[in-house]
Amino acid sequence: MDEQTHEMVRDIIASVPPGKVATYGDIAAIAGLATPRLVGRVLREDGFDLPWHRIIRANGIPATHLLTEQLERLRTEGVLAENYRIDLKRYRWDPPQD
DNA sequence: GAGATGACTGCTT
DNA sequence: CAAGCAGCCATCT
Repeated sequence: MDEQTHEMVRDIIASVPPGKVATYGDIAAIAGLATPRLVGRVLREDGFDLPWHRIIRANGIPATHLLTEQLERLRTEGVLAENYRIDLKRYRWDPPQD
């Protein structure tokens, strides 16, 4: 297993600033993962220590089972959602193009 | 080793 | 705008 990749994913997620959100695809792309599903897997395993509430789907809606939870947490960070949908054009994290 | 599942995405109807 | 379908990788049964 690429422990390093796994670690990078966590690092990237931890790098997302408050008031901003990132999509699974973004995290996967930055981490060099071939599919966003792996991001979800990492979050399920080690997401407890990470701002997982800042990771949302490409359509601006959080993961189904955490939908309300994430929206509530995001709201406290200044990320307001409309009709369970977050305005990506407005809140999407601007990743470091290192 | 084959089949199903999941914190997903993009394209086509 | 909503629903369906295929591609994707790792893990579980």
